[in-house]
Amino acid sequence: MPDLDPPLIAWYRANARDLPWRAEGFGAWGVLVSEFMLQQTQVSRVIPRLEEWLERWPTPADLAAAPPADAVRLWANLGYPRRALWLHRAATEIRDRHDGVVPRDVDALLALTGIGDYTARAVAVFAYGDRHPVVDTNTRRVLARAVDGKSQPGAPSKVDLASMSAILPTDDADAAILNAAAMELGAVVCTSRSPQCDACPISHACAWRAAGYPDTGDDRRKQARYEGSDRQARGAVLQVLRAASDHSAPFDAVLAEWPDALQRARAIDSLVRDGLVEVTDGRLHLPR
DNA sequence: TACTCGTGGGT
DNA sequence: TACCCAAGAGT
Repeated sequence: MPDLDPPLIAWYRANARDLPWRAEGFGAWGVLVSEFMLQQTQVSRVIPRLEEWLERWPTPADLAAAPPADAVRLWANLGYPRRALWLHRAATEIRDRHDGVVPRDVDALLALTGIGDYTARAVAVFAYGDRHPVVDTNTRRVLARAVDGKSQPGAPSKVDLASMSAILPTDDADAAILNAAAMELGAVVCTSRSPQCDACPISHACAWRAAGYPDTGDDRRKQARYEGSDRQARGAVLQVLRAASDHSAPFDAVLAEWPDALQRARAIDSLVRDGLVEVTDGRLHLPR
């Protein structure tokens, strides 16, 4: 559907947000850290944490040299703290396997801890300017609507990469911009709940609009309730340890008055399994 | 494939 | 006010 590209690219050039990782010369390490943080966390929450991280750990080797506990603590309230641990591991792998340089090859990126189909291609495209399809949830929604005429995308799959490849310009730089433009459109105009079709540069070519905005339903499964969940318990444990001056607290003192003792135990066990918490001498602490 | 994994902004 | 959902990845 090549008639989507020119208006989308023009719109992006005129309307793209001025985000830190889009600055000229931001660097592959900065892009990589930003992509880790942006995995399921909103842009507005990432920006302040990202600046803090890059100031403290300007290179992969700097992060690799720090104890994982520092990474988990500086991750603060970004959520999914396993990402902090995985980013630390990825930094170690970059130091050990790639001489401290963020790899450019997609397969090499995919081999790093915490990097999947999206992040690997985002780094190769946005940091190094190579030509690959970059598909996140925003792009999937834009394609579902504009191309497939559906209100929401189905479950993620490898087909998404092929769909984006099919409309990718030949030129590397144009391809990179289209990747970014599709994401940007989904993030600020073609949003999940209240799309601003009046402001959309490709509304004239949108299959969903042409079909009269049918509600095709949503294949995605709903998020589990957070209140009262194990995730909430895990988060509470880590909040305590992050706030402790030495990253540790007596085992029995952590969540002592949590309403569900079984759930408390389950949360601590799973955190230990994940490597986010360690138990030493009757104390819980972040991984050293 | 389906499930799990935090935290908070937007409506 | 509840609920949706967010630049996903690993198992």
